[in-house]
Amino acid sequence: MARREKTTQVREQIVKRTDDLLYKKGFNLMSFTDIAEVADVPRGNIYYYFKTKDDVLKAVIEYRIEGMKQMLTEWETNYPTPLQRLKRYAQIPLNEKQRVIEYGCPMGTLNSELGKSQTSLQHLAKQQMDIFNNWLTKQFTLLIADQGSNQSAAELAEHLLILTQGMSVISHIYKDESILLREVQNIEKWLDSCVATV
Amino acid sequence: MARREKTTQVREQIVKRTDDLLYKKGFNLMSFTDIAEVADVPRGNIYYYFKTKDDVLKAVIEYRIEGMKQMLTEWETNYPTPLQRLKRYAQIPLNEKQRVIEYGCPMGTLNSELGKSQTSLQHLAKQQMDIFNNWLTKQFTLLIADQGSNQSAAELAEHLLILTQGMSVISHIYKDESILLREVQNIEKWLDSCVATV
DNA sequence: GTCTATATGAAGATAGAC
DNA sequence: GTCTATCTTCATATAGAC
Repeated sequence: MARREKTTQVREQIVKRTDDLLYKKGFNLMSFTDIAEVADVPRGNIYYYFKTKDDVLKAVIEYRIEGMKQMLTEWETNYPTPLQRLKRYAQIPLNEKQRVIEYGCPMGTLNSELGKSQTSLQHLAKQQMDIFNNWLTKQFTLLIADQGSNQSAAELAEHLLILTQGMSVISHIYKDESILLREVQNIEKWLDSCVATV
Repeated sequence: MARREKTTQVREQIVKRTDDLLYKKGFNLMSFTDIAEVADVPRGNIYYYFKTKDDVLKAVIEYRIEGMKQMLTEWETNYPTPLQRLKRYAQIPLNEKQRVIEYGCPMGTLNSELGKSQTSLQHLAKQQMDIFNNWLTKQFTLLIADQGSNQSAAELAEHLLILTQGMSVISHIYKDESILLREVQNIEKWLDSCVATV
């Protein structure tokens, strides 16, 4: 195997496994020792691939963003209507319910953590949210296209983000799956009503 | 001044000022050096009042809970109807908008932070949320008393918690006050509609 | 009760042998 | 490219003089 390929492969393994670790421990409690352990790479070796812990975070977020973009593109081919796509988005917390209950939303909790006196890192974490926000705005634009709605697509997208973040926070705190189920059903009704007001 | 009074006074000063510090830095990034600095007490001296950092957290949360209980009791005398009280609750993020934009919700962000592999501490943080949750449930019970509503008061309370947590998260990430304003108005309409369905 | 000095451990990061 | 040994810094926590 060529040298560059090997490097890329090990680097990818570190990033993939650190993604999960970051989610479960948070950024500040995640140490290089932890990273080395889950990545199955000698501790000092991580520094061959990443200069600093911030660099690791950056790589993990970029990896996450790649996955999100790919997922959203797939959805656009698999679900023909914006209503279906928006409902699919709202399903995420329910599909990931065990993890949401145990650790919260990976995107929201990271933003909350870094939002406290680590603004340069929070800016990185925000990029994840931007991906969803932009995509949701696009879907809502299509949804309410010829409906003189009194709310803009951007506002509707923000509202949907608020609902998914809120239910992740509360269901996480109360360790209660039924909250997710109920709230997702509410969201589906609300999305239907957005179309119905023609 | 009697010895016991002096101790209580210094202890209270540490707790009050650490409350703010905890909010702004989060638990894991808040060091004893920071605490000593904001409390204006020599570093090693904190240990006379608190054995561990966890003990400081416990005291701060107890202090917060006391303040919350007092506030809610005041509301019950100042606002005669449950509708007014619920609207007053929804106003909190708007009243605290600068701080919410900069640091998020003090209660929600603490829960999110401690919810990751620090479950014994998260249990403490959850107690804050319980205070609001129980009080909101009580208000919703009064609100929908004789209305055969299809949603229970507990579910409505959880939904309101979700909305306030969600808007805190999103407005914090996007540093956008207008989100708070818009969402609080939405909540007020929703609360009105809860009564209107008689 | 107050404060200083310090023990102890773990973190991020580096140097350099292999 | 890989891995070990180690540097430095800063954290929590303690001992003990005053």
